[in-house]
Amino acid sequence: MESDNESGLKKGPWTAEEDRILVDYIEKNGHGSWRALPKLAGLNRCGKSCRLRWTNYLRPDIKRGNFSDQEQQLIINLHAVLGNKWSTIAAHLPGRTDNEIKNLWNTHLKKKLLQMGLDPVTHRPRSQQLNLLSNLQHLLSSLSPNNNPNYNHHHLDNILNTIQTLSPSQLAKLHLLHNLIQVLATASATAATTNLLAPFNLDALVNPGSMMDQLLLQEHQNIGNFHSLSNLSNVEGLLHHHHQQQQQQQHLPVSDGLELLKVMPCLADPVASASSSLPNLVSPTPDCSPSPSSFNKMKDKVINQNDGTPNPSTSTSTFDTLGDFMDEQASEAFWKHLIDQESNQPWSIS
DNA sequence: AAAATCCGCAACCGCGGTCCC
DNA sequence: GGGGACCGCGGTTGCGGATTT
Repeated sequence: MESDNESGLKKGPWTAEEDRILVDYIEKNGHGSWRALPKLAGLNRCGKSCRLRWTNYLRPDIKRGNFSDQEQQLIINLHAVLGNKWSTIAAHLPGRTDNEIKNLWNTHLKKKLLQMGLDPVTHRPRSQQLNLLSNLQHLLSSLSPNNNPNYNHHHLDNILNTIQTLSPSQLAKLHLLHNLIQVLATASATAATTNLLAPFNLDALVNPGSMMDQLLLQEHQNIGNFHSLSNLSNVEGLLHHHHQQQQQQQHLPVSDGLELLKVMPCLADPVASASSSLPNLVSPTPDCSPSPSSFNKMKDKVINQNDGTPNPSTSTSTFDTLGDFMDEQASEAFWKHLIDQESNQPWSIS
């Protein structure tokens, strides 16, 4: 593409000679004003084209060659936090340009995440974004034995109490709970939720006086509603305390929580969760993409109520595909009404 | 072997922010 | 404060090589 545009300046691919002229000039004089540079250097290009050529290709500190696995992982991690802030991401990878990273993302990494079942925008399992209502109905009906008089869907800690009445096979349904917890706490959009869940020990869940028992008791006493689950540091503190107690009483090494991961890898790995042998929570309806509005408000309230600090990642992507049906109705009564309507079996409220 | 299609990447474009007069 | 010049960013385009039909 050698044709000139109306201003007479050349566009399109750079020749080796043009590259040489540009490099020679900048090495001797610096680039100074990009706008003035082409005239001073004797190039028939616009300043913008020169700047782009230099920063993306000719700069001496440009790193050539394929991206390493470590670099790719770093880009994915940074993108999860920063989004399409390519220049900011590039600042963390010496020798790589924003353009190069952007191209890598659009050609490789985006597909990679999709193949892993993750949404390339939110970095979360795609199924979570499809239909929260269906998720909740499925979850709660799975966890709610009809003959359990203590069932109270208003409070997630009551749901957790219910878990202790479940048979081992029903405990498999915990992975549904994990999905709910993710929905509620995912505003952090970080590994925090995963880190919170990782130390849970499945064996302990079914034993009276277990870690979960104490956890639930303390949580119930301290706060008494499901919002407490968003206080990750609080729960982590309780878990840590419990581990210390266990160590003292049983002279056992502190568990790193890996036991549960062996049984239920979905708790620590959203990808594994998405591909779990358990049935999918929702049917894929990817084109249903209503606005986040009031659910985001509720989510922000849930996440921020303990320290009042807005989480920067709460305001955008994670819930952008959730439903308008939450509008102005994100209350406990609303949930009860909604679930009652959706379920053949009315909820038994104690 | 040739045509069609896919894919990667360099380069361009438009816009918003900052600086300076 | 306003307006123009300049810069840098993110999105998009289109060329050319690779792959598929």
